[in-house]
Amino acid sequence: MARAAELHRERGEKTESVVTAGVTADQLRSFVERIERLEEEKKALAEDIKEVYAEAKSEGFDTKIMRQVIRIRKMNEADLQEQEELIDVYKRALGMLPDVED
Amino acid sequence: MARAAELHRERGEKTESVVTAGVTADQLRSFVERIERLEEEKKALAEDIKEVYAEAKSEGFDTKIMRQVIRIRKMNEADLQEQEELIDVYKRALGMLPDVED
Amino acid sequence: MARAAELHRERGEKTESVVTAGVTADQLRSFVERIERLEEEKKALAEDIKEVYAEAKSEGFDTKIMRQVIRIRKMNEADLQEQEELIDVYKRALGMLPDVED
Amino acid sequence: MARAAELHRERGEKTESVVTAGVTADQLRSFVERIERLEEEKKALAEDIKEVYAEAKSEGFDTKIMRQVIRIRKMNEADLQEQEELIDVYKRALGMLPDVED
DNA sequence: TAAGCATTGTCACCCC
DNA sequence: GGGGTGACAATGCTTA
Repeated sequence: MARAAELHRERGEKTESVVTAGVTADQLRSFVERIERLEEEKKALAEDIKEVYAEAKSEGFDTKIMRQVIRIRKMNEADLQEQEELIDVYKRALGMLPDVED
Repeated sequence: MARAAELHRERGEKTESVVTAGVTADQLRSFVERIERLEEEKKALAEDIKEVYAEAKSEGFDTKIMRQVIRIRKMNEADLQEQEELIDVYKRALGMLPDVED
Repeated sequence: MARAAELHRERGEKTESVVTAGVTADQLRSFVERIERLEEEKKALAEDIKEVYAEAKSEGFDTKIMRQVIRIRKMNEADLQEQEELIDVYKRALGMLPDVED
Repeated sequence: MARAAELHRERGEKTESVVTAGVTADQLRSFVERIERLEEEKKALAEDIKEVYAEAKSEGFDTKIMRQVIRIRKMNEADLQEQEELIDVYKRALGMLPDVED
């Protein structure tokens, strides 16, 4: 049984072990603190990104366009065209592509 | 004039300087690469966070509840209480709570 | 065999029937169009909802609170209470609430 | 003053008018009910869409691919290529497009 | 039942 | 400051 089940026990159930409950609370606290720490770092990075945009803007660049370019580069790299062929089959069936000769 | 203006010149305008344009492109490339690098790090952190939640889940913790608790911890205590009170006001107006005497 | 299988045939396979393929394409087109029509209606409703919120906001209501209250109204009363209790359990484990005697 | 402000009055403030408060509550209730009604309709449409997919699936179509096709059709129609030219300028600066002669 | 995916809602940023 | 837009998180559905 996962130890966290201890936290979820129905009221009125007998506590199995004070020690176990303590461990569980410590474990939960550890998870929460790890998450909160990671979120802080993530937030700091978001601020760094904002600063770079601000710097670019102060140099005269259009940040809106920059964002679009970055988004497009991301899409290209993700290369969503897996299953491309089957999609084409359906598109053809819908008249979205010219018919081909088999 | 900010050097980025070079990129925005109308077609047909005379290019002021090939050298200047090259510098501007380099500068833009630099900004974009810095941003993309920071975003990668940010994404990696997001994945780390997901992993911690997954680990907590495998230990039997309820991640939905964990998220709510973490959100609550983030909020200012005063704001939190004010929000709770306002919810009650609205509930009361909707007959979801018994009326109270002021 | 379901008729759609016609679309999935391997290249080089002999086409069973041009007539069948045409029917299948029509059928697919029909499905797609029905879905797109329904999605349009759904989108229109989403916009209506947004408008109601905007109107409420212009009358001075706090839409964030409204959203929370509506979410609460949607939830099963029992589930809601169970969730609240679980949040308290977690808060207590994290020292955000005083300990209680069982 | 927007009438909803009545609901938000600080504790201890004198109630301006019981009648006004009643009207405000009615108004809130009206907004909430309108929203809930619209959400029900929206939910019903979502179920209709699900049913169409289920029917298509039972005819042998691959619903995952269908979803992709529908998404692509939506994107095409949205025609995000506004500001396309300026984006090209930036892409060129980043070496994502071949250089052109002005 | 869990994991991935798709949608939906929330939040923050940006511009007006 | 407020409204609109876009990113992000979170929940619910689908499938394996």
